[in-house]
Amino acid sequence: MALEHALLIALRERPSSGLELARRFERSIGFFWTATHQQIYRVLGRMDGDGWVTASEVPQAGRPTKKVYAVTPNGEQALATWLAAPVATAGLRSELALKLRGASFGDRDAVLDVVRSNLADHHLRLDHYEQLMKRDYPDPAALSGLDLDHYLVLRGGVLMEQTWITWLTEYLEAHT
Amino acid sequence: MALEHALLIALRERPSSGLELARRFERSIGFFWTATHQQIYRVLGRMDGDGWVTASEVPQAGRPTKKVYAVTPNGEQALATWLAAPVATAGLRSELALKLRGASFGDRDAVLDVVRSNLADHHLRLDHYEQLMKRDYPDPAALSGLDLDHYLVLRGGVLMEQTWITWLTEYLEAHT
DNA sequence: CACGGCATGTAACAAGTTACATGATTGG
DNA sequence: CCAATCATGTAACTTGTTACATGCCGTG
Repeated sequence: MALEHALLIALRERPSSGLELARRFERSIGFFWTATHQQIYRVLGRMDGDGWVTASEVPQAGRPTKKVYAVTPNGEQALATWLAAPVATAGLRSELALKLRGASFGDRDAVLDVVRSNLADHHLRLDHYEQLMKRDYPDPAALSGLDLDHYLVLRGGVLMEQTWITWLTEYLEAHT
Repeated sequence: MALEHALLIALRERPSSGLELARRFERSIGFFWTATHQQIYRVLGRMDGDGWVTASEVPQAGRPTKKVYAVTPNGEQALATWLAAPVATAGLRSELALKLRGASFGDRDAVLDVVRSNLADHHLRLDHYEQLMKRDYPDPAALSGLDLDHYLVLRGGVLMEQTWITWLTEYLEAHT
């Protein structure tokens, strides 16, 4: 499964505790993969058992001790293997698309309201992503390595949000 | 959950047996919601218990008898309620995006191959969707009701595939 | 000393996936 | 009669979600 490998990537970028990982998943990695802290703790435990990561207790001034996880050579190998493996092209799986399709079987105005609300959400996200773009990658042509990868994934986020906005706007216009 | 309501929509469009539903999910509805026959049978059973659908045995010439499900008034009500309910704006959840982000931690050429393979897949899908478009909706401006809804959802599929192609092509170009 | 934030977890449940089982009927 | 297709299902497992439990520490 993918959460293991998402965590391996996150930990190779920076060793972290469970809660720190959860917070990072709310931010950048969460654009395309989400996970709650409960799930993260469970998977970290399993990965520790499998020897993919090791934990070290880090005492903190004025805060409870945390367990910082780092990737082991075994984990590095598992990540490299997974990265090279082919991946099935995923579909959409959108509850909203389902409602668009079924709108005739309920109150169409209510569905239009749901669409408008989601459209507003996508506008917010797009704004957010574009601000990150401006702030963190003012000169994309100069990027390479990790930075380039992060930029290109964020770029995908921008493209996806723009597409949602186009789609939902067309939908609203078609139902004048 | 959403599979129940996906099935309600499918059954209101046309009463069907479990296997017929599974096949329809491989086709049009599957653009944005997938389900295997095992899952469909399980959920149909639950919905039958809840009084959302009723089954009637339909003998067939030269084939085993099938159970055709139809939506009850209770089910219609449940669908209408669900349609009007707000829906959380979903994120991407893409394993491929994960690999793009983590490419530095493995064999980058292997990741590029994975990307190329997925890109080819998205080209295929886009071609397929565009053929459906041409065949089934040659004159979108004339559509209304169910047909319009189906068209607009397919339109979303086209937009999404185009976006994937743009994104992955940019990615490949950036890693010359 | 109560409250809020940090930190780590458990338990119960819901949803989705994979592998397998069963029986009917037709065509070769 | 054997293989292929249609049709319906069970069982075991993996993932993901929701609700709850516990303890540390500094601030007011």
